[in-house]
Formats: sequence, C-alpha cells, structure tokens
Amino acid sequence: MGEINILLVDDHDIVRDGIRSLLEDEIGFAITTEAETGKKALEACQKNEIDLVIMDINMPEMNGIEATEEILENFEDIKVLALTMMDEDEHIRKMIEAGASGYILKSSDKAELVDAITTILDGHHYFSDDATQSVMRDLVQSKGKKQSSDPANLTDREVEVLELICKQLTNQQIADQLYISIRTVDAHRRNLLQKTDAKNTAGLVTYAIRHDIVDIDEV
Amino acid sequence: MGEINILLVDDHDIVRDGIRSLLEDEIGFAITTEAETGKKALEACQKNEIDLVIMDINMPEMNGIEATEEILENFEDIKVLALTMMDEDEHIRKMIEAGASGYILKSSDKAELVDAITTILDGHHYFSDDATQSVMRDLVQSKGKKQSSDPANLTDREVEVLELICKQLTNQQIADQLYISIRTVDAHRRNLLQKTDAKNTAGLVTYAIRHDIVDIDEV
DNA sequence: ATTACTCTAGGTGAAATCACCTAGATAGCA
DNA sequence: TGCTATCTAGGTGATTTCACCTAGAGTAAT
Repeated sequence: MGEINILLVDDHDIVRDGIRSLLEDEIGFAITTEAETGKKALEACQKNEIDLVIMDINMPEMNGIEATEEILENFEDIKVLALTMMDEDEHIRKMIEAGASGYILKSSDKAELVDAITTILDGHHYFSDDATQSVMRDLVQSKGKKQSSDPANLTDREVEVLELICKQLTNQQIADQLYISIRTVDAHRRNLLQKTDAKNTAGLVTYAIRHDIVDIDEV
Repeated sequence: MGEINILLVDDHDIVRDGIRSLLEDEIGFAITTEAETGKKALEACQKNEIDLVIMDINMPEMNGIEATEEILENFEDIKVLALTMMDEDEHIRKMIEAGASGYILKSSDKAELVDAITTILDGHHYFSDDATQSVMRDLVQSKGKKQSSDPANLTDREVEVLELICKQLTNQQIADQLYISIRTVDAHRRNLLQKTDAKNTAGLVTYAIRHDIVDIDEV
C-alpha cells in the first residue's frame, strides 16, 4: 500500500497510545503524527504530508467537526475518519457535512478500524452500522414529526395564496391569477398573518417552508 | 408469539408464492391474506384484521408508498415492512415518510426477513444494511453539493441584513440592531434584491434558505 | 333555522417596501 | 497613486404591505 501518513487527533493520551499500538503492532499502518486538539491538528497538516486523519470529536480549543472543515478547506486530498464515542445522529450528520469520509465508534474492533481505513484510502466512504442505524432512527423521527404540523389550519384558498406569495407574486398578480379582487387577496394575506402568527411576508414564507406547504426547490 | 395476521402485497404471483412458502414452511409465520395491488391491499385491511403488511413498491393501480400512507392513515396499529428489489435512496426515504417500520431488499435471506418481522412486531424499526448504506451515500452526496452554492457573493454585512430580514425584522428594527441608518439597511436590501435576483422579501427568504444562509429551524 | 366558516370585497390610512438617484469614508489592491 | 469594493447615508416617490373596520353570498353542520 506504500507509504501512508496518518495523523491521529485525540485529547486523551491513553486513547492515542491504544490506537497507535493497535495500528502499528498488529496491522502495519503507522501513525506518523499526533495532535491533542483540533487547532494542533490543523497545524500538523500544514507542517507534514498527511494522507489520513483519524479524528476525535470532543476536544478543547477546536472540536473535530470544525477541525475537519478547516483541514478539508485547505487540503482537499486529505481523508478524515471520525472516531468517537458518541453515536448521536447530530454528530454524524455534522461530520458528513464537514466532509469526513467515514465515521466509526470507539467501541469498534481492530477489524472494523482497518476496514474503515482501507475503504477510505480507496476513495470510498465508510460508516459503521451503529452510525447508520442512528441516522436512520433520526430520519424516522424527523419524518414522523413532520406530518404533525400545521397548528393553524389554513383553508384551501389561503394555502393557494400562500404558495403564490412564496413565488414572489404581489397581491395584484395573485388577484389576476386567481381571478379575484386584490382586496380579497389582501384579506387572505391578513388572515394568513394572523393564523400563522407571522409578522410579515418573511414570516409567511418561513412558515410555508417549515410546514411543507411549499417545497423550497419549487418556489 | 400468538396469532399474527400478515398481508402480503406484490403483483407477481411467483414472488408471493416464494415468500409465503418461506414464511410458512420454514419459520412459522402465516400469510393470512394476499393482494396484487396497493388498492386491493387497502381493501384487504378493511376486511381483515391485519397486524403486519409486507409491501412491494412497484405495483399497478396504487404503488406501495401511496398504499402505505393510506393504510397507516386508517389503521395506525398496522406495521408495514417494505420488501423490494430497489435499494434507491429515494424509495427508502419515501417509505420512511409514509410511515413504514422497515425496509429490506428481496435479495435478503430468510434469516434477515424473519429478523425484520420480529423486530418490527416488537415495535421497533428495521432497516437492512443495504438500505442504510444507500441513505448514507445520498446524505454524503447531498451534503457535498450543498456547499457549492451562492453564485451571488454577498458581503458580510449583506448576509447579516438578510438573516435579520428572515427573522421578520423591519428595516427600522434592523437599523436599530446594527446601529446604522434605516437608509443604509434599505440600500443593503436593494443590493440584496439585485444580487440574488429576487423580486421581494419572499424571494430573499427563499434564497437565504436555499443557499443555507439561514437555517429554517432557527428563524 | 340558526350557527359557523369560507370566500368574497370594499373604505381608510399608516407603515414598509421597492426603485430610481447621488455621494462620502474607508480599506485593499495593483 | 489611482482603482475598486464596501459600508455608510440621504432625496424623492411609487408601489406594496399591513392594520383596523364592515359585510354579503354560499356552504355545511347542529
């Protein structure tokens, strides 16, 4: 596999030592650099040629998510594997957004660690089953509460007007489109403001998007 | 486990026969009802006491996603397990939105099928690794393209003003908050309209959300 | 039959927005 | 040094939205 430079980032000495010995003694990878904080990790990437970063999330000074963002912004060829104790969906999601190539838990075994590393170095992504299950659980929950929306039960006409407002039409244009008076549109709009507890057009639009009355990609 | 009534929905006779024999002969579950289309599945739920529905997605008349929605709307105690050939993220996502308790592929083996059924009957969710990996892949892709946005490069101040507009502040309130003249806010607003190609406040808000300048859950 | 809701529409007026215009201060860059 | 961009701010005025009000026609439910 050639020379691979791994940077190990974790604020606990024991964790670093453990992973280092795991990788060096048993598998053949070599940790070439270590860092205790996100900030130092960034500096290490500037000083050394790094191929892969194994990154903890909870750290002082700069956490793993921010550090990942910064690193990938400056060194886009570096791969990042998140290795953390938490399987919370929020962290996984943020790590993916930050550009991490993989996410495994510290409860993983050697086999999974090396599997993740080789998969990532091949240019693919690796997410542990625990991590994916966590994301799926969250997906279920967020979709579940999605339909429990719309406390202000809007009438069909109000929804129709709201959609056109989101499409940037003025009251006059909406009136023309619906073949009604501008005063009627105005009445609908005021009822919308009152029902949705919005202060102005901006509030109406955010309400409509939040409650899936309009699709952000279709307005 | 008591008496469990399973409805098997698939438009292919051979597939139904195969799954039926799998479940009946080898595992102990019994398919009590069958249906060839989503529409007939819905009728079957009305006529019989059903505990679990094993649902294909691609079907004539009414597909599995719509059928799942309809069934769960009328019989919320019924559990739905999606069993399909496709591991496309779009279908999985829609099935989750529709309220399915699980999703496995037809390439699964007996063990996984019964595992999924028992897990779901226990009130939990079951998503096969193939399905979850598919969702994760999509998550990676959608997050990846997310940052490739913002063709109108807004200045820091303009972003600041835009955020406050999305929070339903008026120009005067924004001016007070930023300690500048209302005329300056107005100037920023007009520059925003021009840069983002928006027609009015609604356009500014949708632009801000679409380009992740504001978070829909934080405005 | 009464009540309630929706959709319709208008009067009036204040407030906010949008659309043109100019222009000084400041900072960064070539 | 001049060029450019940003932030600042104002004049003027048209258009739009927002806020109170009333009110008829139709529809659905009690």
